[in-house]
Amino acid sequence: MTLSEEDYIKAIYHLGKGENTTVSTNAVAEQMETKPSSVTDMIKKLSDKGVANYKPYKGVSLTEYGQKIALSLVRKHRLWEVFLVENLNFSWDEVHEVAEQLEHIKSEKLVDQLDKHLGFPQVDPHGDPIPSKKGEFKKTIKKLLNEVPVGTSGICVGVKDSSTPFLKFLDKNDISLGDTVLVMEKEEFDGSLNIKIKEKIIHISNQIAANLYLKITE
Amino acid sequence: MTLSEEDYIKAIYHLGKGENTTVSTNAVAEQMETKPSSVTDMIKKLSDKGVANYKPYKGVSLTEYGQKIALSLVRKHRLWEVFLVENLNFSWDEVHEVAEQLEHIKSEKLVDQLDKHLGFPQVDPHGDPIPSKKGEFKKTIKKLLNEVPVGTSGICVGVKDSSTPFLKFLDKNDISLGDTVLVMEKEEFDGSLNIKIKEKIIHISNQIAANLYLKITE
DNA sequence: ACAAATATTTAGTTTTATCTAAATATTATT
DNA sequence: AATAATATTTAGATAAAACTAAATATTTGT
Ligand SMILES: [Mn+2]
Ligand SMILES: [Mn+2]
Ligand SMILES: [Mn+2]
Ligand SMILES: [Mn+2]
Repeated sequence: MTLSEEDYIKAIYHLGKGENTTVSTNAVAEQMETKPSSVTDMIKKLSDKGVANYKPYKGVSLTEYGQKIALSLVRKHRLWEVFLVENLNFSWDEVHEVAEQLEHIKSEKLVDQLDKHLGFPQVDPHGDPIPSKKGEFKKTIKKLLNEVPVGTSGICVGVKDSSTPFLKFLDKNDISLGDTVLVMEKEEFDGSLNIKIKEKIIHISNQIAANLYLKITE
Repeated sequence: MTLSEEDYIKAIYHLGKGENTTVSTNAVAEQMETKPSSVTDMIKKLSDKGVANYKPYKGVSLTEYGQKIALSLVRKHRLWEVFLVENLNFSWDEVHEVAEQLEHIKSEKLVDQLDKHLGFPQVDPHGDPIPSKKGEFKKTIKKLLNEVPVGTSGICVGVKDSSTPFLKFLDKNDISLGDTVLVMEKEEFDGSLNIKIKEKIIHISNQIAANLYLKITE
């Protein structure tokens, strides 16, 4: 697969939320920051290659083979992200762009050895699971912080949005993955929350809460 | 620069032996395993971009700017090679192909942090010097093993040929960089040598000796 | 100095990945 | 059910990087 084909495969995979959902041409175009006509061309090619199922006007989905390729790319992307943070002093908001390049490097040995070198990590710096070599991963049960009732306590295990502004916000407010969070109070009017984290009580907007995943402990 | 442009720049750099020599179209074509007509197109483009000096029928050389790019690529290539050997259990004959891809990853922070992570290595697994961020490196005085007189003793510091067959040969015969070598005897007829290495005396052909660099100690 | 051999460039194609503009299909609205 | 809005595809064009075949320039050998 070419770099471009690989990025399309990943886009279809992510838009389908990892399940094998059919996604629209326009959705792919938006994700790839390209034009719908370019997408049509590409998904025809992917279809010819046996990577995607394409019915004109009906959207596109990945074949089993396509799913495998997607999972391998996700695996590589997330392993490189771990490497950048763990070994090269990158912060979690700086890794995506570089991993977007590194995921296309072709070498099975490289990936396997990287995995080993990092101690077979289960999640990337944003809390997203890393598929095994065979493409398997367990999805941990997690809930968005704005959807749990007051009184819920849990561990912060991931972010939904991994854009730089959001991650920088979390850094600034000293919120990290692994922190224990207790929902103290919820404002009816705007859905904002008072949460206890690291012995401090802080106030966060609903929009922030809607992008933080919690593994509920109690 | 595109990946392809970068590989051409490196080819011109290496054919010019690092000095700013003019190299022929055909030489570049052979190095790049491509056709001379493709080279003509590319060096015109590099010339337009201010990377190369090109006079039709007179060959091509790098501008200062081109030299800088070449050195940055060589730096990245060799740092990645060190990483693969030191951290990911690659052997020295497996690294080139992967480094050929990794050298094109664009991230200044990545390179600087990789350099730091590796402890600012001075040479790659084949004994070739790693340019500093500014593009500087000292070339160590080294001689090919087949060109030194009998009785010379030195340390094996590099290989001229870094093809897999040659490197595998050295592995098989337990010859590594850093080993002390003493030239015992030289056969007039075929230029083959008896050398003492790691307390053992072994016989090597002139062709082998012609690809091993020695830093002379005595 | 001329012819032959070699090196290099030019002209014209191909493939990949993109684009714009126009055509067509699907979905939503009255 | 017809029309309007939206989504998608088709047609045709462009740029990058390669190729082949033919033309031209340079170098070599006599
Ligand atoms: Mn990518
Ligand atoms: Mn991630
Ligand atoms: Mn390369
Ligand atoms: Mn090397």
